[in-house]
Parts: sequence; structure tokens; C-alpha cells
Amino acid sequence: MDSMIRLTSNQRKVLEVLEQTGKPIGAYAILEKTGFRGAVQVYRALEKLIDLGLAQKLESLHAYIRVSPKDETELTAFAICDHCGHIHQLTEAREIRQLHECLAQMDFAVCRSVIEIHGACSTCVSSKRNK
Amino acid sequence: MDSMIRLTSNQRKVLEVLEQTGKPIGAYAILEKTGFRGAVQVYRALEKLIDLGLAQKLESLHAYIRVSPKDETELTAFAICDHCGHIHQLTEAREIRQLHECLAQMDFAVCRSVIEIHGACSTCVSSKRNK
DNA sequence: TGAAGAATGTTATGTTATAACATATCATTT
DNA sequence: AAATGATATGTTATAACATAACATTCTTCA
Repeated sequence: MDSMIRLTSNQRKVLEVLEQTGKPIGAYAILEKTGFRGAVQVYRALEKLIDLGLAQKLESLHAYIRVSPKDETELTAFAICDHCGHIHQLTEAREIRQLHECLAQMDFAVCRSVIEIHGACSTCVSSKRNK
Repeated sequence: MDSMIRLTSNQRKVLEVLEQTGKPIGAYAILEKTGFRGAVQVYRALEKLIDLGLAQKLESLHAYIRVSPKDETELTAFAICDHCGHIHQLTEAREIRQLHECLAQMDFAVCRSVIEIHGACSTCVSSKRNK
């Protein structure tokens, strides 16, 4: 893959950890899994991966997650299940676009959009119902 | 005011700092302004103020801001100007409600909503244009 | 090959947040 | 007023997250 080519060894290692994990993971947990000597290496790799659109930070969790590079960061929202940790990614949702349009009408120039909705996913909601 | 009654001395001090500041402020800056001996006192007060709907945390800034208690947390979005620090609060916006409805249709039970849109406010955008 | 730039390593420190336990304050009942 | 219990506050330590500053190593391409 073309995008793989430009990744350095450290960046590849971090990306692999993100992929193996499959859900948000903190920088220091990445540090342990990669075996790097310091946190700096993790943060540097994450910065690049985020730049490339391969990862994103979940601000409300202080954690990082692999995203598909085609997902436009600005138009992505995360539904975070606080019970099982599952992340559902809403990409290109009409509602997000509308929110941005609403801001555009106020002459607000969006450059980054942090949308993280916490709650309980369908699985957890129904398993609770059955208790 | 009724809501004032239940606040303790520390909570009142923190609330006053938030109000005097008028924009997001970090916990350790609050610590300095209040003169408390430790960060714990700040975080405890903030927790209560947030519970009461008098303050909110801006996750992407690691900072806290006074909000009007009638603003429903779940339906609030913040437009954060990264140039001048100005915060515009969108409350009860139709777009947010629609996003929640979209999640509800996926059987996701929302309990907390973090919506923070970064960019440049109209003032900063136009002052840039004039440079 | 060897100079320039990119990547990585190393150490230290800054920043944000909470755990665990001690003490103080205040209202209520006796 | 003294004893009780609940709430609030204080204190210390540490966890968790993030970056600054500088040294070294690795590429690459003239």
C-alpha cells in the first residue's frame, strides 16, 4: 500500500498496536506494547499517524484509535460505549455536516471537530434489560 | 438564588473564578486564583459544579467553563476559536438533536455528549482577511 | 564518501488528575 | 452542652498524560 511506504519503523509499530487493539488505547499502553524506551517515541509516531489520517485521538478518553484514512476527520463522530468500550464511528453523517453548515453561517471557520458521544451501545443496553 | 444556597465555600470560590474568567480555565490556574492548598479541592468543587450544571469541561482544552444551568449539557456544542479563545455555545441546536436521534435509532443510549468544534471565529477570520 | 536532513534515543520535566487517609465543620439528637 | 454522624476540607503522595531540549544514529543523494 502506498500509505505504508512512508511510515517509519516506529510509526509502523504504533499503527500495528492500534490495529491489534481495535479500540482506544492510551499512549502509555502503546509504550508498553511497543517496547519503546520512552513516551516521546509514541507521541511522535501518533502525531504523524494522525496527520496522515490513519489515527485519531479521542479527547474525552485520552486515548487513540485507528481510523480508516478515507474517513474525513472533520466529519467524523464517535459513539463511545462506556460499558464495553466499543466505538462506533459515524462518518460523513448528514447531522455533522449540518452542524458545520450552521457554524459556517455564523462565519465560524471550522478546522477540527471533536464529537464524542458517550452512552451505552445497543448490546449493552439490551443485556442490562435482561438482568 | 436557590442554586447558590447549596454551594459550599470552596464551590463558591471556584464558581466565582469561572465567572470572572469568562472563558475556559485550567484546574491549576483555578488553584492559583483561589489560593487552595491543593488541586484536589479544585477538582472536587468542579465535580459538584458540573453535576449541578453550572460548569462544563471542555475536553479538548483540558479546561473548565461556566455555563448557564438551563443549558442542557447533552444538547450543547462549543465552537472554540483557537485564535482569540472565544467560546461560542450552541445550545439546543436542531443539528445536535438530530445527531442524537440518529444514534437513538441505532439503539445507542446517549448519556453525555462532547461536541467541540475548533476553528476561527468570525472576528478572527475577518481580521485575518485584512492583514 | 561525506554533508544534510530525517528519525530515533535519552533525560528531565511539565501538566493534568486522582487515591488514600486525616482533620475540621456543622447540624441533630440526647 | 456533649455525643453522634454526615459533609466538607485539608494533606500527602502518586498516577497518568504530554512535551522540551539536546544527543546520537540512520538515510539519501550530490
